[in-house]
Amino acid sequence: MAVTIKDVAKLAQVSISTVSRVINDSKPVSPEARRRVLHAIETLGYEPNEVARSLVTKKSNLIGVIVDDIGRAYVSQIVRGIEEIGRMYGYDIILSSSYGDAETELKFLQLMKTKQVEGIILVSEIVNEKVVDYIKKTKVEFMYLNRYYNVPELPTISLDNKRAAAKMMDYLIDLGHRKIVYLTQEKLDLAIEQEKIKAYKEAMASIGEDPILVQIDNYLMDGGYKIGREILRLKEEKGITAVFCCHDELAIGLMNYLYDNGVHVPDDISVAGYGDINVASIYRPTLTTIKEPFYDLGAISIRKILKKLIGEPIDEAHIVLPIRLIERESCKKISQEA
Amino acid sequence: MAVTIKDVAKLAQVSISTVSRVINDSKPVSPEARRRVLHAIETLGYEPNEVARSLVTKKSNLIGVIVDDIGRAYVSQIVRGIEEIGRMYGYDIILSSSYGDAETELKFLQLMKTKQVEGIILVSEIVNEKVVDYIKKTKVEFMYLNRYYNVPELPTISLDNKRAAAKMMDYLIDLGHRKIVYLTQEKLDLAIEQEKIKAYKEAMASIGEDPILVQIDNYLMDGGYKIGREILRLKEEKGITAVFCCHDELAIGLMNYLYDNGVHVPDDISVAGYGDINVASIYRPTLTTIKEPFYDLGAISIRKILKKLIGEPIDEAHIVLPIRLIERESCKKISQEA
DNA sequence: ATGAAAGCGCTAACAG
DNA sequence: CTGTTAGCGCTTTCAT
Repeated sequence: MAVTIKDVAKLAQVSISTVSRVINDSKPVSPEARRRVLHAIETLGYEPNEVARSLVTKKSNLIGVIVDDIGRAYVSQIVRGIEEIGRMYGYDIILSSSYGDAETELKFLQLMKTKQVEGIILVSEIVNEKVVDYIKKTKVEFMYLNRYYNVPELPTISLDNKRAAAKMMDYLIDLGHRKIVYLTQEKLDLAIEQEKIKAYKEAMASIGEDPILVQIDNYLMDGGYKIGREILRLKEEKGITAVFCCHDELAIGLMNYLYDNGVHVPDDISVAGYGDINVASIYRPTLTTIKEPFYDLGAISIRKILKKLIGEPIDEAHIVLPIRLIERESCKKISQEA
Repeated sequence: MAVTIKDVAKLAQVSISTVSRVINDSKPVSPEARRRVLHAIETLGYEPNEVARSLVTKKSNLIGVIVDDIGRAYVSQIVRGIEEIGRMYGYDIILSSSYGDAETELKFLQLMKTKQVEGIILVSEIVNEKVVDYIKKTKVEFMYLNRYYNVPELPTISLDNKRAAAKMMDYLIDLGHRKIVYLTQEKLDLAIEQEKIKAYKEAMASIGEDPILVQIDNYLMDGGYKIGREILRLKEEKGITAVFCCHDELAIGLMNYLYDNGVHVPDDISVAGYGDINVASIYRPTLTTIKEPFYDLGAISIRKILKKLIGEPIDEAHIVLPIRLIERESCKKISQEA
């Protein structure tokens, strides 16, 4: 059996209340008693039992974090932000991966409540009605992070994807491009992709060009590679000079195809991505892209929760984080209009 | 205040023991009583308080995981393995990142003990005497994972890096290469790098060649790029045909340099990596490399801990996981001896 | 400044 | 099968 507060009290010849007081520094204790207690703690190697403490104080100092898959890079960045800020406030995080299963998400939500977490952050890629319902009727501090959908019913923080897409378009247009393709994905119901498409169309309209939207069914590298042929055709037919891809993976896949077919990026055509995945800065040419601040997303989420927990004034209702354009090599100024 | 077991008992008109019994299914309960309890739980939305439960049962069902940095890809893979297996046994994990600080590691270790975790897995990149001491004198189930160092004093699982390096050398030699460079890093004290060097030297000796070891100070991409000149020189002078890099990042950096200087991989020279980072399968040419099974490392670690916890017979003392060679495009058969 | 005692929510004997 | 009771280890009144 581990050493308890009683053992310390006995050795120090004081009551357990006194021991508690020196541990928590909650009430004045005479120097002499304090000394004895400290000494007893030292010799016994006493470590307070947080479980018992939680039971009485009703503070677990635990934040539950349910993610889609911790193995995904952007998720681990979010978690990193959560963890680092949580730590500053003395909070630990308890982590679960749902692997995109709605039932699992709900199960974990409940499980975490039973563990008395003081707040829950859910990082999901699906919209889960049951979760929405559960959160509404339970009263834990909650934050919902979803990089694909906006769920206005839940407290969340979003990224300003529309403005990011607009920024990229401005950049491309500044570079002299006019015939710009936007490579998007099939699942058009993704709210956020919709916003990006809108920004793209508006930008094209602003320079009096018709949008050239190319849809693909697969938004991984493979999809980017396979659409290469079509892009080359468009280059011949319509004289396109730049391709803005809705995902970095797509851009890399496309550049692979271009490379394999002797087309040079950015000399023959410019390619822009979205996401700033790891490879983006490693691939040759390095990829001009949009960087989403996932670390900050996590950090701000937990900070909001923590502030509520400690009763600090809450900031504005809904935060929208700005997104950065990362200028690299894959996009280039156009010298002459084709 | 949340609804407790008492509320349920009252509504169901039974004692709290009976409620406890149906919750835990620990003792027979009459159908009628059970029905009433279940109904009461339902209407009240009762969720047991795990903290209170832990206090009496002395089972927290928590495993502490202290990692170097959850943002690193290999770390998140390990955590994924831990989490997924832990889940199967009903264990949650509580996660902390130490960012390589020895004091922090120790602090977290203690913190987790106070939270009554039943086991701790430490994923570190440093060797920390204090941790070793602490673990020795405390009696939590423990597992130490370090991809750079072997610390035989602590329970751990290692990867068979020596055999992996040997395997790669065999592969290269099978391809007809003889003048093979091993690109290693400066910090030679890294036990695991030592093993790889040994395997390399043995392989070279076995074909009667002198080892050609190139050391660099920076094992990131940048380092690989900068050493490119030297590699090209060796190619001219000694006719080397393959470079085995101790890290994928190095290999990618080197291939960048080669690409920038018009040298084709694998036609002009073969490049092999180590680690199978994400980029390895995306970069062109795709990188032939060694894949370390980090997911498995996590999975097996926690499984060992869990088995001890539930008193199952423990397997062999020290597990050494095999490592796979991933054959891709960056290494090629040599047609003629130069 | 300090101790006694109550109680956090729950499980586990112990009677019955 | 069921209720009563005694804690688990700790914080927190309430006296003193």
